[in-house]
Amino acid sequence: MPRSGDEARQRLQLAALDLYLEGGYDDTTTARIAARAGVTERTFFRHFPDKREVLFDGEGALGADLERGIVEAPEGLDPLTVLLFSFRTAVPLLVRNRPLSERRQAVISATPALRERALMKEASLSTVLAAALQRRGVDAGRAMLAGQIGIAAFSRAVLVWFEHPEHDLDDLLAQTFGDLRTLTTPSA
Amino acid sequence: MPRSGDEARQRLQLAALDLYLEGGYDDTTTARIAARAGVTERTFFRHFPDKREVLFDGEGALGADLERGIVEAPEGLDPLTVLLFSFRTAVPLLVRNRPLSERRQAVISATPALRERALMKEASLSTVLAAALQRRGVDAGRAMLAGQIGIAAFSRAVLVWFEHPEHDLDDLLAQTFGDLRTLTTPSA
DNA sequence: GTCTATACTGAGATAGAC
DNA sequence: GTCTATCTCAGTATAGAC
Repeated sequence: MPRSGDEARQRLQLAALDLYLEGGYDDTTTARIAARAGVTERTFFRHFPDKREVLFDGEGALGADLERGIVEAPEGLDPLTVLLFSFRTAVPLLVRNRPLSERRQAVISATPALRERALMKEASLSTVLAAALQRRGVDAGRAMLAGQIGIAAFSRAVLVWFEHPEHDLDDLLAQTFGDLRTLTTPSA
Repeated sequence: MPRSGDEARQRLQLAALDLYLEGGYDDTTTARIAARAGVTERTFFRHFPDKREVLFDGEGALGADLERGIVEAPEGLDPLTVLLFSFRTAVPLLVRNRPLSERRQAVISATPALRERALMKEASLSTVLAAALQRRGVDAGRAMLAGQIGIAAFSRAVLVWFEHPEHDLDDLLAQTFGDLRTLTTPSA
């Protein structure tokens, strides 16, 4: 077994996802995950702080992509349009990760504890977006609101995308962000 | 020590809140909470499924209030205005519970595990709101988005309210819901 | 009310990479 | 030699089963 750390880490992630899908999250012990990955239980906890976090790891990359998208968005756009622009730049990454993400989503949907963690990740993402918006001159309070709203529209688009593979993620994003506008205009 | 169940339950809640505030959530054992409430550890887990849930209990009442507010809102309003109307009807309840809620919020803010649970509660609330909006004719997708957006604006108003006791919650709600509208208009 | 499984932590030892 | 990943061992607390 290689000592390089990163390989063990990846084996742990794949083993965990497989086992969670096969036997359910609750009935999968950390000992079994470690065993399948060829390491001890203690090693599992050196790489991941808890049994949930092993599934939430690629999120940092998404955050960085989105942040860059916000910086590079054209001037003069309203905050939500900036966010839409940013989400669009991340579409290729999402398409590339789709197979894995879909399996992950299946486990998360079936497991309350994982749904909680997913919400936490969304919250973290929204603060990243808010900070980037602030740097564009949006005041703190509105930036935070915009971040949360943007994430809500984004998550909804991705959810529909997973359920309806025939749809285009770009179109779905346009649609949910359009919904945001109609919701905030009287007599929708 | 009374055996009437409800009293023990309340003592457990107060004991937990006190201990979480004094020594931090992580370092407070369920055994200590039970001891301070004058019951056994087993009784703690009979009343609450886990160490976190003991802090989240009055939320059902809020949900019911908000749902009623949505039903009773005037016809012809756009979804977000319906939600604003509903949140306003809950203000008296919130004012009444403020002292306790503020202490709770302090613990939650300081404890990641509790913030996760709080997000889950918000998510549940937003689905309650969405369901009520659907009954008013809003389609499912938009209703869910509206619920999430509304909760975001509501939570933000309450947060500012806790930080600035001199402000009026009604005014703060009007302001955050106003922000929702300006966010979707250019150059905010 | 008792007992137990399991998630998680800490300290110290070992082994491979550099 | 240092450094870091891993292992071994011993333990605690939560939560669930009986």
